[in-house]
Amino acid sequence: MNTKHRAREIYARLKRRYPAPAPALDWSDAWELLVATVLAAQCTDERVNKVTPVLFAHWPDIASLAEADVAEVADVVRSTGFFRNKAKNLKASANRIIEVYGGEVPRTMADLITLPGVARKTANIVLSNAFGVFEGIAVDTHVKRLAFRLGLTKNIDPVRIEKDLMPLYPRETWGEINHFLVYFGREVCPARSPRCGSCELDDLCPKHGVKA
DNA sequence: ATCCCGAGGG
DNA sequence: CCCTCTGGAT
Repeated sequence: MNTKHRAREIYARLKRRYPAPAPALDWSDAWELLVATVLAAQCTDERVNKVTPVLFAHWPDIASLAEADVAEVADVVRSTGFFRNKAKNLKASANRIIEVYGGEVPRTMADLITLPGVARKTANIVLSNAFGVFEGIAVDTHVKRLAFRLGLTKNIDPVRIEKDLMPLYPRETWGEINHFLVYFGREVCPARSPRCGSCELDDLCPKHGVKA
């Protein structure tokens, strides 16, 4: 079975497992999703969801965060880790959205990645989930790990993994690919001890890089 | 390649 | 103790 056929079969089985995947991060508009996704770097989404309500209670919109005291923002997002960088980047992003983009979160990859602290992964999440735009596939730690284990890529670099995955799937499914691999990664194929014995993808999986 | 960095699990 | 959590900038 070639890689493309395997890739499609993996999609089909995960689609069956996750008929309507619920979003992992809490958000109600593009800005909130952008903020939540930035905070999600090297942090569980569960913790992000505890922080964002406090953050948006203090600074409800882009304009207010653009005027915020960075130290106060840092204090609120402290528990998510990398808190100084995250606070500084979020304020600077809010500023740039006000100054350059008329107060609206931009809707293209090219514009989104000009925001400090926003690269392809975060941009892809915002584009696909908030705007229904699929310019690429968001490659995070879960997608990276599963794509490699499943033999859908031989690369480690997220940008190369994204280029390997894109031709395997129709564009309109690119958002689902991220959701499926993230959820399945958490539930069945975590970094430490993958549960290959009870995995419904086991017969499709070369188990690249999986320790015995 | 290295740094940023807290919190929870094993 | 070590590893991992929906990364990004230098």
